[in-house]
Amino acid sequence: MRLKNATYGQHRSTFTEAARRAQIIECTIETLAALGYAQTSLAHIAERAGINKGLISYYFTSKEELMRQVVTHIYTVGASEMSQTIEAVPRRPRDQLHAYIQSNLQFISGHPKEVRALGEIFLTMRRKSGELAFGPEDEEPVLHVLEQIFREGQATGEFRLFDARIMALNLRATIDKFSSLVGVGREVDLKSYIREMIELFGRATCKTQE
Amino acid sequence: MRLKNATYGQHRSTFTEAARRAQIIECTIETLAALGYAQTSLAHIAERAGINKGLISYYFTSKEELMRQVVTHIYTVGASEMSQTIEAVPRRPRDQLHAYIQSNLQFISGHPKEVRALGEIFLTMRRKSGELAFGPEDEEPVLHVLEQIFREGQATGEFRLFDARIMALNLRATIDKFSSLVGVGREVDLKSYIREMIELFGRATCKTQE
Amino acid sequence: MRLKNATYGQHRSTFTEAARRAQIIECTIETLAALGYAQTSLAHIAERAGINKGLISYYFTSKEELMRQVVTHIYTVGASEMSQTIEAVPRRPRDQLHAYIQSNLQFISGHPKEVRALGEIFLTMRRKSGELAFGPEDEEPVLHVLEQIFREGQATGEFRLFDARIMALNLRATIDKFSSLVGVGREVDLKSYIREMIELFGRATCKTQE
Amino acid sequence: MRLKNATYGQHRSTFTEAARRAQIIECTIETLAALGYAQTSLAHIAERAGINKGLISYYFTSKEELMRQVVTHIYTVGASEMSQTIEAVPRRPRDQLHAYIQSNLQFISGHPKEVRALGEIFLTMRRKSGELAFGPEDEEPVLHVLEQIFREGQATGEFRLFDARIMALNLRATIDKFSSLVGVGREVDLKSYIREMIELFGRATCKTQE
DNA sequence: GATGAATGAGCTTTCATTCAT
DNA sequence: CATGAATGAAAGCTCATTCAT
Repeated sequence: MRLKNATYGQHRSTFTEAARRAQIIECTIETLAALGYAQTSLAHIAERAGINKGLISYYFTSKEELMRQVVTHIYTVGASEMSQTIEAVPRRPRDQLHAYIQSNLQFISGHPKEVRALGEIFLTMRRKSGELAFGPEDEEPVLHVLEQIFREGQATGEFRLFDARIMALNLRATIDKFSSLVGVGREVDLKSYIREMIELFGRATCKTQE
Repeated sequence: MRLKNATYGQHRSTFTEAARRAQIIECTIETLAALGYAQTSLAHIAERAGINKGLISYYFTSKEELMRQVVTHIYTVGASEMSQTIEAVPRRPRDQLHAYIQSNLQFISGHPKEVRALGEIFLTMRRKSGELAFGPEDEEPVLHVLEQIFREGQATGEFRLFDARIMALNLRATIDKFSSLVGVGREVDLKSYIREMIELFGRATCKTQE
Repeated sequence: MRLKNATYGQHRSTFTEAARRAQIIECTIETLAALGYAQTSLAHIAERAGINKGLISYYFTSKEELMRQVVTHIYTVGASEMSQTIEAVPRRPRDQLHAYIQSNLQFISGHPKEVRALGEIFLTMRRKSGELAFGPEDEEPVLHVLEQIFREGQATGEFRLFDARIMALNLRATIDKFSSLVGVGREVDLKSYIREMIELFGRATCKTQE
Repeated sequence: MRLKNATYGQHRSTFTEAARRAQIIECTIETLAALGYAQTSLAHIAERAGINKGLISYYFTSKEELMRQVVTHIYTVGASEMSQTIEAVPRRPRDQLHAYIQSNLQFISGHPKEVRALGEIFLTMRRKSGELAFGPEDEEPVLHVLEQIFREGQATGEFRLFDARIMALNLRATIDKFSSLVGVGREVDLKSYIREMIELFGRATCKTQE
């Protein structure tokens, strides 16, 4: 009982530590995707990792902390992958919007396990007090990015005037739906999905309609 | 040991039985909304209802059956309320679409607890075998209704040509997102939400935009 | 809560009562034979009888008392049937022994359900204190009858000298084994079984050998 | 979560594990003997062992598996003890028969608790499906050994011609009866029991009688 | 007589967590 | 670093029994 609080840096064997943490997180993701949150016991994770149950408690203070680190991990990977696509296009609102949709659907489509794990955590995990561990407030940063794009488009006159927040919510909604389809293993045609969604939100935001 | 199979109707004392069943279902909904599916144990439900744990097993063969009856109950109420709104408008696709959006958001807005309970069950409940108790196939009937509306509009020429299934998925997605906002107690302005959504899907389906 | 102690006689409706008791006992036997003692809950018995669970408690103070009455019932029927066979032969020890074996195996063979029910009760039923409800002391009367036959045969010189008690125990053992075979539904040839057993115990008790 | 599957042998700390398993099995036997199968809950076993209920589940996957290991344990001990007596005598059928009777009664007499525990399991334990966990088919190997001895004796001419299976059943019946007497704590004189049984089955199988 | 309703105690099993080694 | 051992709480479910009607 020494580790856990992760003021890492001065440790001797940071390497082993990082590897173990990564391995446990990876196995947690796989277990979540395969069995769902409720069945994702430390025992199952440990079995999948081929390590002892107690070792998980050694590296992560609690199950809750482990789950939070899983979220952080997936977010980090996702942000890194998606930002590449987005930064590759001009900073014009409509281009940004298209890139946003496209990069999100691509990432989801390419990481079904991670996406499903994330879904399980967000939708099921609760604090001991009973409230959701990840509530809507955790979505705010994501929403703000979208709102920002919409407001910019309205400012430049590219977009019509609509409630930017509701539009952001709706766009996130459709993306999350796509996640859940992919998560449950539904066959979806990525290309047509991207095309239809760009068309849908293109028309929804477009000024020129009558 | 005779109850449970619910060939109810001809019993003498159906009254007590029906009342208890209703009470238990009600308390289950409340517990689901308050604590989430995982924490919704028979003990918690019984405590909320002020009755003995065993009494729940007396009226419902299993926890799974209780949950399925909760779903049935909410669906019944929902269908009854929403069909009134929908049947009040002309059977033209665009009117139907508007009525669909409006009635759904209204129902959700008026029944936050029920909506949240439903969400908990759909997203979290698993069979003993491990698979989701309510999978995406259970959503199909709901989707078909929407697809039907869209296809009819395309046939009559009111709607442009788009992928009706993806459009249906996206509409359901935004409605479910609204559910989750309401479910977690977020303050949302029902009227503007309805307005924005009708506008959004109006434009998305509209033919005249060049 | 009036009945149960069975000081019957002065009751008005003794008839209904007797019929109900008989019906419950019959259904208990069937349930015991079909499901075994552990699964023979009052609920199952009531279901089979098409009556309410509470009614059983109305007629029998406890589950234990019901079981005791089942035993008494089967014993009564058995004694009545078997005594006819036994009393039909001369009172000579060897004839009595043969008649005893034959009548027992015949009765067992003809009442598999009762025999199995009896077995379930004797072998499984416990008092709340933990001790067997029917211990070996309950077998004593049965053993005494046999011992008596053996001792008489030894007195008349028909039988050799052996330990009459052990011989009685062994004869009962083989009869009970036959019960259990019949009880589990094993196909057994009654006639050859009778023949072999008469031969076996004939030789075992016979004086003339060597 | 690694234990339970008992591919034991190469573990480092097999010692504690083996000791605990043995202790739990021992306490299960005692509880079975004292309270009978139905009352032998994991709670009672744990209490007797002075350990936590959950620890039993840690070492044995289920109650059923624990019971099966109890059976295996007693069988192992029994086979080891009895085979010594049997292998010490010539392989002539009559000697084998005598040694069989003697070794069985001796073992039973020396292990009343084990014998009673075994009886409780065999006569009472059911699978979740409802059928007996150990049915008559599990007795077949034991019966075959005896039948074999009898048939050999008939082949060599030492034994008269009789139905070897029924004779085997009857011999097992008397041995099991002895078990149950010992099991319930009845005082029995082992030596005279052995003598009488050898005499009984000696005569029953003997050719020379008249 | 008979019923439905209700209770409380008991069951097996799962699990996060702790701790000595 | 890592393990096996152990705990205690909680879960869903069954059951004999009681009681008002």
